[in-house]
Amino acid sequence: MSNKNNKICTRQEDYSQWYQDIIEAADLAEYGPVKGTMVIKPYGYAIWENIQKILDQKIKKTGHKNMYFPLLIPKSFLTKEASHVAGFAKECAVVTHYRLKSNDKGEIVVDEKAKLEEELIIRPTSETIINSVFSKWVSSWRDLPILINQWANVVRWEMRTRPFLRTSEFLWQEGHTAHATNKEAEKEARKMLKVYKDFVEKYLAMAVVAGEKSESEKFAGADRTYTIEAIMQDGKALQSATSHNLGQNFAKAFDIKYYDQNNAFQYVWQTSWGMSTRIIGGLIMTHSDDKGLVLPPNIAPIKVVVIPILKNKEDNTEVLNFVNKVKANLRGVGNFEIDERDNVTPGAKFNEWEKKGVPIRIEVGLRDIENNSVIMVRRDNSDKQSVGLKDLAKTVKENLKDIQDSLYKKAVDFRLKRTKIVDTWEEFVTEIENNNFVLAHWSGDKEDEEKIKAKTNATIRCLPFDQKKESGICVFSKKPSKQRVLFAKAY
RNA sequence: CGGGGUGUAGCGCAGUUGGCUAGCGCGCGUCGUUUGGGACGAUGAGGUCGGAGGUUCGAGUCCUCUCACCCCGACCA
Repeated sequence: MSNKNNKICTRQEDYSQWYQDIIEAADLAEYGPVKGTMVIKPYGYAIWENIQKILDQKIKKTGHKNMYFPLLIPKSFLTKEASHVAGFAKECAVVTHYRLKSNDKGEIVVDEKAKLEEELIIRPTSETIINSVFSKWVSSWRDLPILINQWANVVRWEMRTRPFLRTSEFLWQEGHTAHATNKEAEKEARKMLKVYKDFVEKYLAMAVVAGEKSESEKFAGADRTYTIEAIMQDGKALQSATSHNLGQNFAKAFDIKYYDQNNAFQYVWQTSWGMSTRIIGGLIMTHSDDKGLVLPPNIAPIKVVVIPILKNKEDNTEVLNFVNKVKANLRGVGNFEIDERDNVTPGAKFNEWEKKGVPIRIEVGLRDIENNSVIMVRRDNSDKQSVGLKDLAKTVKENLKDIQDSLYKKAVDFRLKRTKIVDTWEEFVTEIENNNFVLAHWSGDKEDEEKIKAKTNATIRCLPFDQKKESGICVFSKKPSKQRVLFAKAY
């Protein structure tokens, strides 16, 4: 995360650099000592805490309970479900020893005598360890459904990482459920995707397409994977959250069985679903501009920043007294901060808080005291207006709401503008090259999907739920197709 | 693992055909003047030039080896 002269690179110049500059300028995170890891700094973590708080409420409201499972997974657990281990084998951190010792040179080395009989895997996800526990809990239909969630970290040893979007270790919530019927599991998987979609739209003001993953893009070990795909400002797709109908794959691997009402042995039907710190990367790339981060008010750790314009000592007292009145009139707008530092000029403060994406700035100076008003400036459109103290809380609240709404509208408009419906291969190639979302017919053939990816770098993001069924011919192979699917380059 | 690049102060960088006591900007400390869009002046602190070896009277600069990091691919719910 290098940053030249404390300036933010523009999106036009270098999108990737811009993204990294935003993270540094807003002081969200920095790289950790181990390559691919990330230190999430207080302001970045405050955003995550807000995401946690709101999403956690929604998860609990849908009947799930939080609990915690261990970090370490016996290797044998991971290998019980064949497609699951195949999907994760290449990116697992493995614990092989449990002790260090000093050698004759005085160096600290691994004690080879302390080799573990069975290697332990640092969880890349928790299906296996959770289901091994579920198998002990389930014996009757009365034990179902089991609806649990955990907030945890996971490790996936990716070759190439990017802050928030793909890090070797990341934070997330993962929900895991077990049900008596497939129908119930299917309903659960779709319900939780809807929870994610609502959350992302209402709080993060992101525009997403919900749908089902193709066979080759689905989760390792799932029967069906549902996803919400967001479009970033460079036109690439970001998988923002997923929900899986696991069928009975893990139930059979971990022997999770129950007696039903007819006294027959049945395997349970399961789901899992997750949203991670990756969503913060999506949040950044959806709204931010060339001045820095832009945060939707519903998720911003600081909704309003008050900047007193200080001149000299006598006047300062007067201004700061007035600030106290302003403070009283801000009650109810949400978390706000007063930047009283006297060693930084107002201009520098304006810039600093813009980089951090605070939705509303309030300037308070000598000349406002006479009018009993303040200057209010919006981060999203730079609109500036004078607001009387009496109306302050009301006006601020209205504007926060308006910022939230217009950020969402802007995101939706952008998604619509960058979504192209195409019918020929030539158009397809052009629109993908221009980094658009493309709705095109696809035969359903895995080989065609692979060839399209090889030729254009585009993947099937999803088979959108709201895409009406219509027959057509595959944009690549010209084989018959039942519906258009969403193609895009992806993060 | 392939292709490219960079290592000099906390950050961003300059450093000529090898030459004198290693520089600049930002930031930081102190003092003063400032403050409605990134303030200014004075002054001060801060470096084994990524590491090891070699060539040389002399190496940040040349040679060899090595390490680290970054970018683009490959990989990737």
